[in-house]
Amino acid sequence: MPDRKNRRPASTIDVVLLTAVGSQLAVLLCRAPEGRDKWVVPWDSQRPAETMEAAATRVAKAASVGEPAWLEQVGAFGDGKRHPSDADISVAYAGLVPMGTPSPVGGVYAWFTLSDVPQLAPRQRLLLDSALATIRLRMDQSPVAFRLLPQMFTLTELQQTYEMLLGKRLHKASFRRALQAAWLVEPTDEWRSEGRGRPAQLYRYAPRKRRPAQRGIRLDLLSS
Amino acid sequence: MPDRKNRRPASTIDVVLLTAVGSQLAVLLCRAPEGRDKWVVPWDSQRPAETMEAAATRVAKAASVGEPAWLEQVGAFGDGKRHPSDADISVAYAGLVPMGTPSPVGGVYAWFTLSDVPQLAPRQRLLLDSALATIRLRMDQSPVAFRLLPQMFTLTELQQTYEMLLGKRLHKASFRRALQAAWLVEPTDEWRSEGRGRPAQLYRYAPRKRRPAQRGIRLDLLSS
DNA sequence: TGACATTAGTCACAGGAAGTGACTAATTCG
DNA sequence: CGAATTAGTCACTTCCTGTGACTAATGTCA
Repeated sequence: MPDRKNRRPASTIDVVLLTAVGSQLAVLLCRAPEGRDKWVVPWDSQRPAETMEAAATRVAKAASVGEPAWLEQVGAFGDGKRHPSDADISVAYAGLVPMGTPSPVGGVYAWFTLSDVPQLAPRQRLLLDSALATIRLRMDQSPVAFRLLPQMFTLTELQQTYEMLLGKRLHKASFRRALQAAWLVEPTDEWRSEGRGRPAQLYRYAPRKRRPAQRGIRLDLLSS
Repeated sequence: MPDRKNRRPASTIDVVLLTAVGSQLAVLLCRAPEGRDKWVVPWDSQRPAETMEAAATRVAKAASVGEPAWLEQVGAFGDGKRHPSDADISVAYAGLVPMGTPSPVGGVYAWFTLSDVPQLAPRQRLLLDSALATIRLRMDQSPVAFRLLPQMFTLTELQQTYEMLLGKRLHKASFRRALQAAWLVEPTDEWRSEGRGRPAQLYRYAPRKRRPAQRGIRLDLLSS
């Protein structure tokens, strides 16, 4: 929870925590002290002798969701846009929390699906969008999707997670073929019956040593 | 040039300017006021009512290389590592300058190829490495390579630029095939004779509207 | 109990993209 | 004029991806 000090801080650490709620991404917001229906991205100012990442972890823990499964700096934001703290600069972190993590108690924090995010201070809105863009970028370079799932999961769940992050449907056979080529998961002995239909085998994230050969010249430089 | 104020700033803007020297990447450093052989990444503190990006552009211009052809924020750095300014936080920017830009005058600034970079303050060394990593990441998503070349260039020069950034050799036919599929360049009417051998046609960067369809599930999640 | 719906998992083929070597083209040098 | 050198293209092979159809294992319901 933001420690609202009286003095205006030089900089803040803002943490955008994301999880999956149903088939949508959701972000954790904190109720602002003033105003019932005002919400803010959790933030605090850095303490002496504390690294920025440590501060971000502390802010995430204060939201009582435990340590995030993944945390990465998004960047520094300022440029005249308003922030709850009035600080000149806000350093944003993006964090991932496994789906199913219980919603924090007390009504101070709450998960908002992306389409339901209320109005935020301009700088925090920018923060949030950049954090999402960063996550989507990291998708192809870092096992981000696994951080949204529990330790064991079905391949269908994994595919749905990828579809949520990519924002498009994937073909089952293609997805599994790519997964096999990437040596990212290994099967366990357990199976899960989801009501109707054939039970699914559970897998765990277990990346193997990779062939360093990244082939293909991809000049798929997109828009921009 | 860093304005060395007496008061210790809360944060600084550090600019890592890169160009191509021969077939290697080079970074622009500034001679430190104290000590003949000490060098620093150009930095300054942000001025009131100035955006961070504007400050970064100003620092780049002060190095008398004109406005960089590309500029992007890398992130915020701090975490106890020393910085020439003693500031808590340094926000790093990476910038690209076309090759052949004249080396700044006065002996205050100089280009260093990556293997010749002298010892820097720990935080600035980290800054620099992160800036390089960012550039290499952006390669596939942004037409970074073109920012290192003059407006008109031969396809061999473009290929050599890509090879420098990727750190590996590319096959001529594959490279050109990918380039054609990407609709990134268009030929001009001019040719350049480089001494011996057949003259090469000059091209210019002219991205066309792209099919938005990015195919392929690439789970080439690397190391990390 | 047996047909059907539902979900998991696999296969095989077609089409397209990337790796590669060899080829032609145009110039300089001797 | 011929050799050397660099630019540019072609064609063949191999591999990767899109896709639909198939089998497998469960629950549901008549």
